Amino acid sequence: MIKAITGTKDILPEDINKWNKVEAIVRNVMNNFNYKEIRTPVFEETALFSRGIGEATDIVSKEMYTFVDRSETSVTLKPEMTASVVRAFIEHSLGKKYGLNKLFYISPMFRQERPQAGRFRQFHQFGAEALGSDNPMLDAEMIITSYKVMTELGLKNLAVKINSLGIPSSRENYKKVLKEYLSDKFDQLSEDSQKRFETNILRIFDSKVEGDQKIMNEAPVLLDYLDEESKEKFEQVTSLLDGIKIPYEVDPKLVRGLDYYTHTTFEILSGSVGSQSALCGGGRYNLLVEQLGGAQTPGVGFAAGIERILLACENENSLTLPEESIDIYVVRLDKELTQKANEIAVTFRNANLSTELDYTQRSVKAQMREANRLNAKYTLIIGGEEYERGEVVLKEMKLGEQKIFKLNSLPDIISAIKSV
RNA sequence: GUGGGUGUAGCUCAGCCUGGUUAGAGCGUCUGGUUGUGGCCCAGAAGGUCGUGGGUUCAAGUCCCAUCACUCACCCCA
Repeated sequence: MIKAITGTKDILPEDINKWNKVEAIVRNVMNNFNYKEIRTPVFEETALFSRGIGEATDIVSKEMYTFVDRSETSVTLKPEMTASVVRAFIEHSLGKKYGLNKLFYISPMFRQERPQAGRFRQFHQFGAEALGSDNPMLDAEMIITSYKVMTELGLKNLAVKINSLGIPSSRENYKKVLKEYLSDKFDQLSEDSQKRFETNILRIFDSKVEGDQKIMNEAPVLLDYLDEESKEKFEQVTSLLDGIKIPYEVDPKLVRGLDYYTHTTFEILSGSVGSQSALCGGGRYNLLVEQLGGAQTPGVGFAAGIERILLACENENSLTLPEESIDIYVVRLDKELTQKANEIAVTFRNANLSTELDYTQRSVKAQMREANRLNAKYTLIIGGEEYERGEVVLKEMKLGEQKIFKLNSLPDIISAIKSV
């Protein structure tokens, strides 16, 4: 039996309403904040991601779905969306058309990692990017909008963490300080963290090993080494959040894996999912556009994982979905009436009523059972003596009441159903 | 890439430890409970190469090995 590729999932009809609800809320929130939807191809030239995300990151060095196509071009299924959005921004000169571009997306992403709770090889993100302004209002807006989506989905067990990575020069200075602090404690670090000491020292803060955490709790903190302007910007972001009463926690240990971040970084974590608890992550990237060959353009954005959000919703039982139902089920008493039943059903459907009927010549009892199973509000029963008199029976399922209508008065039936 | 757990009907699982005649339950599905009517109830039916391959044994769903898949955690991230 051929099965779905490891780490990919079918979204079945029984699940689709949850997805549609999340997407509807995302579109609504982003629309209220005047973000415009953008869609980019699922695959790009590999160089876009290796340059944009950073050659040394895990995503680029070991997680990308990369293949050479028939024209010998190395292409990659997008592992995240920011690089693609920035590429489109540059390619279509959006920066010249509008001073500020506020964009959002909902899209599948691909990373070849080992799947676990809340982590898949094809997963879905929604996110936003604001290109063309360095104003901290937009940094705050990233948190406000993503947090808003989650609270509208009824999520409670959330934590917003925020930090600033400043500008590259202060970060480099700080790395030296950190390196010095850790150099005499190197032997006490875990094996993984010893590797990180060389590859990306900041990420030792992420370590879940208790010994590492002890050491890092005492470590000097990047926030103390920021330049004045970065500090000021950071304060503006937090005071904007204070103004809107979004609860957050400054976490000097929050470092993020992608190379392109400058200044603000943030995450929204859920306590209701497994160990992959980051529902959303983002930050400012003032150097990325230039790095990808565009004009110097500040940017800020976020990405949120829809599967993780849905997992949190399920664990918190926060999603209320409307009960599924159809308007009317057309029952026929004998199979000679198949054509008539079909005509009536089409008439209802053309009148914008959701209508179903039997396709397997089943008994009346079976048809009624089916109508009940589909949660039909009404059944229309055709056949027998009434039909010979030119009449049909309309049954309201919840009450069990039946009324007789003339067969040629379907419009009356339609308006009767619609008026309820 | 590393480690743990689990693979028996469409779904959730029992049976495995202490091998032994036709492999079970609940839910779901289908049919029926009198001529043309759902939900509740009752009856019946369909549906399983016991993940796959090998081994031990007179005998394997049950024991052993391998393999694959799923799953959780590390790593990393959404």
